[in-house]
Amino acid sequence: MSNTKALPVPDPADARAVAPCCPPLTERPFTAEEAETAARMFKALGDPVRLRLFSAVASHEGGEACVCDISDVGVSQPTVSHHLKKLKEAGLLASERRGTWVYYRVEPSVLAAMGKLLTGPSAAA
Amino acid sequence: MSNTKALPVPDPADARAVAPCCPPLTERPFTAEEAETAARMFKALGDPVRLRLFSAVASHEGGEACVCDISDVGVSQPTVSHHLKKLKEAGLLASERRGTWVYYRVEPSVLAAMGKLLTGPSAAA
DNA sequence: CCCTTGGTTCGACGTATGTCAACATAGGCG
DNA sequence: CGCCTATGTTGACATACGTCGAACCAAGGG
Repeated sequence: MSNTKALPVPDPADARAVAPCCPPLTERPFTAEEAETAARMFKALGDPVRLRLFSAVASHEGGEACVCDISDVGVSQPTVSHHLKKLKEAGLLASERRGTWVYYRVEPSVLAAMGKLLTGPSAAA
Repeated sequence: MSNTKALPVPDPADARAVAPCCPPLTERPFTAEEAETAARMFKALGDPVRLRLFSAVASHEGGEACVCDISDVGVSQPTVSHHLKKLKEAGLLASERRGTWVYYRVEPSVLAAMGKLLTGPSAAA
C-alpha cells in the first residue's frame, strides 16, 4: 500500500468506526482506487429495482426482510434474486437462511459511510 | 444538428428532479418513481471516472473547476467531456463557459439530498 | 417417499454503457 | 484573416447489464 499519511481527521476513532471506504468527496479528489471502491456501492444503488429492494429491506421492521415479502417490485422472482445477490456482493446487504425462508439485512455502517462520503462529517450524527 | 446551440440543458425533466427527491430509504419502501429518480443520481456516481471527476470538482477551490484542471483521470478528453455531460444531465453538476475555458460546479443541494436519503434527517447539516 | 412452496443458478437475448478516433465548434492571438 | 488551443459532438465498437424462462437445490407436510 503506497498510501501516504491519512487525512488529518479531527476524530479518527469515530471515522474508523463506520468508514472503511473513502474520505468525503468534497475533501480531496478521489484516487483511482477510492473511486473504484465507492463507485461499486453507488452503482449497486444505481438501479431502480435494486434501490426499491434495498429500501424495502432497510425500512422493514427489525432491519431484515424475507425475500417473499419484498419481491413485489415488478420483475420476475429470478431477477429479484439476481439483484439481491448484486447488493450482497456490493457489501450493502447480508443474507441468512432461517428455515424455509431467506432473510436479507442491511449493513448499517454502509449507510453512515456513504452519507459521510457525500455530506462530510456532518452526517456522522 | 436539429437543435440550435442556445440552451445548455435541453431536457428540464432531469435537472428538476434533484432537490425534492425522496424520503430516506430507511423510512419507507421506495415507490417505483422514487426509485427511478434516486437511482438516476446514484447511477451517475456509479462509474469510477465520473466519481473522480465529481470529487475533483467538489473538492476544488471555490467549488468550481476548469475542465483542463480535472481531465487527468486516465481516459481520453472526449470521454471526460462525455462523463461531465452525464453528471450534468443527472443534475449533479452545472457548467459555465467563461472565456476560453468551461468551469464545472457542484450543485450543493444534491449532496445534502443524497446524504439525507442515506442516513436520514441527521444529515440535514 | 413424493409433492408443494420458496429461492437460487444457468443460459440466452436485447439494450445500455464506456471508450476511443475523428470531426466540429468557440474563442483568443498573431 | 487564418491558425491554434480548449471543449463538445458524432459514429462505431466491445463489453457489461437487466431481464426472462427453465432447470435446479432447500425445507416442510402429506
